[in-house]
Amino acid sequence: MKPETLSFFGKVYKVTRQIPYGRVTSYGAIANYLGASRSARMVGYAMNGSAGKNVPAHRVVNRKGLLTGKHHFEGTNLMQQLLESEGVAVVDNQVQDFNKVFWDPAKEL
DNA sequence: CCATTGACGTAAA
DNA sequence: CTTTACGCCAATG
Repeated sequence: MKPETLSFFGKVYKVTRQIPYGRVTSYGAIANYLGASRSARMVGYAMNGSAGKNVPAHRVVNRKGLLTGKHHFEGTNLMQQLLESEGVAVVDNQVQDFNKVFWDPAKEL
């Protein structure tokens, strides 16, 4: 067990791993939970480093529920497939019922 | 070492 | 309401 550098990235990884099944969260929500409401970009960048880690980055979307990071996954619709596989409806790279599946760490955690 | 970019978001004009 | 600018911090060139 090794704390992933425990920096901003490490914190992001932790929170991202705690996202429940069938739920999604936004970069800003994570950043806000970490106390960096304006560091949402760092969260996204951290996801970039999450490749190969046990981090469900596919459950993290932008504030609009748009799968902005889907381009970083293997296929072109892998991210959408994963979300739909968990019960999250995704149409046109956008999460449906985003308000329902949205998981806010600052509130639920 | 300096400049540019990046899976975002909020504030201001 | 729409568009523009900035902040955040790390990685990469």
